[in-house]
Amino acid sequence: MPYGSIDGVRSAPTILHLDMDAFYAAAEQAAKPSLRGKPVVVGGIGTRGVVATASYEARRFGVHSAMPVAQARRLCPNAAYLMPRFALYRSVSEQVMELLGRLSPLVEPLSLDEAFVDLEAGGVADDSVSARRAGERLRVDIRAVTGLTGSVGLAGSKMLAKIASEQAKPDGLVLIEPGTERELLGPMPVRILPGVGPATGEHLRRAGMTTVADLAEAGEDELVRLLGKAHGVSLYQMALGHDDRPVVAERDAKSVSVEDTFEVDLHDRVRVRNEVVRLSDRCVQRLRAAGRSGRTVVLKVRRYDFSTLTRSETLRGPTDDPTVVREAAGRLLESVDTTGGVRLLGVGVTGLADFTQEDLFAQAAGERAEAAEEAEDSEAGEAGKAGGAGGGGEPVAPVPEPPPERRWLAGQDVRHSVYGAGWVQGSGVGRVTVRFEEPTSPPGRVRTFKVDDPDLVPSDPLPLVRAAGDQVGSSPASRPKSPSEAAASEEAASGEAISSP
DNA sequence: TCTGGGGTCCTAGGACCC
DNA sequence: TCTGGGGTCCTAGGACCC
Repeated sequence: MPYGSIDGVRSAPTILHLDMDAFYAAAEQAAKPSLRGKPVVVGGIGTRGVVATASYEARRFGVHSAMPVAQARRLCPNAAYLMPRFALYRSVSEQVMELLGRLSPLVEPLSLDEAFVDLEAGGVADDSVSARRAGERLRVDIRAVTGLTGSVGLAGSKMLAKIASEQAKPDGLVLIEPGTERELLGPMPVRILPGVGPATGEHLRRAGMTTVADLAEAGEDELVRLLGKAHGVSLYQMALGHDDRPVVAERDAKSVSVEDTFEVDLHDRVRVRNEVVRLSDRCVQRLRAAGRSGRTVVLKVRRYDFSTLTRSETLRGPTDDPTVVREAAGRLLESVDTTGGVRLLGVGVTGLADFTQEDLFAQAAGERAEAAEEAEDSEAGEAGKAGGAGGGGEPVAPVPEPPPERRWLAGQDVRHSVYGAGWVQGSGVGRVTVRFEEPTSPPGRVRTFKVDDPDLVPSDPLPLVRAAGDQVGSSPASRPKSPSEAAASEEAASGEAISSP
């Protein structure tokens, strides 16, 4: 047993959990001076979008994550509604993770804005005083480097560190002294425990358990009976404040998937097939970019009534061949009834193996032969019907991308040859409204252009913080661009069609 | 109010093998 | 002639997290 660990909790609060405050919205406010102190909602842009992050100003109106944007607009019509800009969030995230890496080799990112750090393993803390010092300094560094605030939780276990950071929000630090966890947890609602969501919470409530103390009192057997083996056992341990899960630095992804919700339900079967082909290709692109291959292809279909089903097929060996994935997904689609309309389609690959540059042609040919054989074996009469993407032996025709329609999206960075850097505030009826300001400028003015004004081009995010000493700033957004770099990235950005189903 | 997109883990039944 | 138990793989669905 590692020293200092009793009962599934360390004797010193040396596990740190960092959670950036309203991350996406805060990054947008940092990038757009006119939005500071104002309600900002980042989320899906279409009519079926949901809120990814609401700024604290917007939360006062009742807006929160996962809420349909349509509902958020009713609650808070005056907020700025912006599309997410993951390139920006990723570059800020890299800066933050770099700071965490200075504290310890054991950093476990949970998402772009959240991570666990094992301070003891990094040798920067071995008791409450040193842990608090490290946490406070981290918060100062994060603000200096990114211009954003993060909240820090410190405790003897992951679970408690996470609960602590939640309590610290926004812009705070909470340290839970080992030994105090049970009295602290006892009165809290069961929903604060990781793994207790709406369904489990309701289940427990019907059984008369609303607080963590209720769970500890119920006992392990009762929880297992109620929730099943794995869930029951782990929940009981959590309720006692026991959690000895280690901080794990890097974990390989176990699946890769892409999905699209359509603005309007799809009814045309040919269109559905084409979308499955496009999703297959996107999925394979991501798979290849990760240097992986996978053995099981999964098709996901959400129907008009929100009922969701998945179909999967396991191949003989791992693949990263777009044709193989297209054809498998196509076959799976043939087994799904889509009458009534399709709201969402998804294609994923699981059973990932490290990529090996094997004989992909042989692989593809083998799978095709197999498929053809199956088609012949089962229903000879069906063969004629299975045209298009899901068909048997014929090669799959490439599906053309939709025309490169130029849509100006709210929040998007742009540059005007006369007025300089700005962002799209809105567009419609052939016009686009741009506010000209930058992260380090005062709030700027608005101007309106025709949507096809040649002087207006998309551009990349600018650094949120003026590069000072620039020891940390090695990521794209934190580094000033040379004019040539800027021009090159502008071109790249405008060449990329905005994907909208 | 009308529900995103990317993941993880667990359960349960059936096939198949020993 | 009727009846085993265990282990692994595959498939489908569901809960949960950010």
